Amino acid sequence: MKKTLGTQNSSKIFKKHNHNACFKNAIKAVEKHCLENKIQLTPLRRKVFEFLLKDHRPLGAYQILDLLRKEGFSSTPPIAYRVLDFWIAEGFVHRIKKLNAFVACAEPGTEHSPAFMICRKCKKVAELDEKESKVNLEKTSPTEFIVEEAVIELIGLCKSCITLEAA
Amino acid sequence: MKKTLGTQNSSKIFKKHNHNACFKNAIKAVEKHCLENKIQLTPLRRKVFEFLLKDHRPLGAYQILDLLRKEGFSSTPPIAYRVLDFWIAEGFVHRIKKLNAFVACAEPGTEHSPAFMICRKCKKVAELDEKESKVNLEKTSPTEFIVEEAVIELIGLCKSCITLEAA
DNA sequence: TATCTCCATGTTATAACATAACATGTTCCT
DNA sequence: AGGAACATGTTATGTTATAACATGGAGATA
Repeated sequence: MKKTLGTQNSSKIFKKHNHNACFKNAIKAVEKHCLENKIQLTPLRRKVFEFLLKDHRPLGAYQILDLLRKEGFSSTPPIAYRVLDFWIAEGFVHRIKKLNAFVACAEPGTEHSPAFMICRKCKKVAELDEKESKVNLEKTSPTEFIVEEAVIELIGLCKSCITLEAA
Repeated sequence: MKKTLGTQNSSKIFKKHNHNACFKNAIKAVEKHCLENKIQLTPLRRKVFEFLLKDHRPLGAYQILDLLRKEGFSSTPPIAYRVLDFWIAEGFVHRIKKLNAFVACAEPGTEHSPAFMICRKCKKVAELDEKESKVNLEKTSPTEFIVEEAVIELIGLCKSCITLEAA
């Protein structure tokens, strides 16, 4: 089962897709997760997740705070950071160090540290699964260095933006 | 020419090595580089590079500022960030996003965006060359995403610390 | 050697990102 | 109803980074 870079989520995210369905699916997934794990899906948590889900673009904590303010929530920094930490712990959000920002997870529910492709033009971010990235590196020589966590963030141009640029 | 993870610099950095020689070599390399490119190797620039070279551990900008203060230099933030930007542009220093910190480069002189192995125990940082990391990823499917820059930072345990922990 | 230009460094102020510590309110269990 | 656990709110501050402008100093050249 050979995979090309970005076969699964990435190709979905970078291309036009039925985002309405994509969005609803993700919401359904969190609802299910919260129900099954007896975790409260509060209005605040739901809102923050929806913001991040909106268009596959990362948001900074302070951008999220602005959005929360508009919705009538409190908007002091800990509000955002706490909810983000919550979602990260649940595996539904990832932090993009390169951007000091956060994205909704494409394959949520399990804790993992995936790799990301960040399009510098359209700003969308897609996830690569671990098999294609981290493990690749780790396996090379397991005795030299034990990898416990990996930050892998590729900045460049997504397929759609390559096409546009070529045109 | 197959390489294992960390064969070159990493094994040097994570193991006991003649650091005195290592240090002097690096200094010699920058001196040569500056001379050849008619770039000023000023006391400030030299000092900052020496700090970073000292023990293969990353330093934050504000740590560097503290050290500069002790040496009688001005210590307002732009001083550090400017010199760091300078060294990064010259290819002699890299930024470690995960740590918000900076390290001296192991293979200086050419612009590149290498991968790093960060030992969470001894805090040393070693570089992997691009062949082992970025390119690995990029090659997988060149048409899906064009990689222009890569942030690859592996956090874990280096060989020395693995050994110590096993003992 | 005067002065011009380039570049390094210094200074002030502020922006952007993140967390600690404690207060209040809500849910849910028994 | 009482209490434990958890979610949110609040205040304050810590940490990292940059913008914009001022000064100083080295080397080129007329």
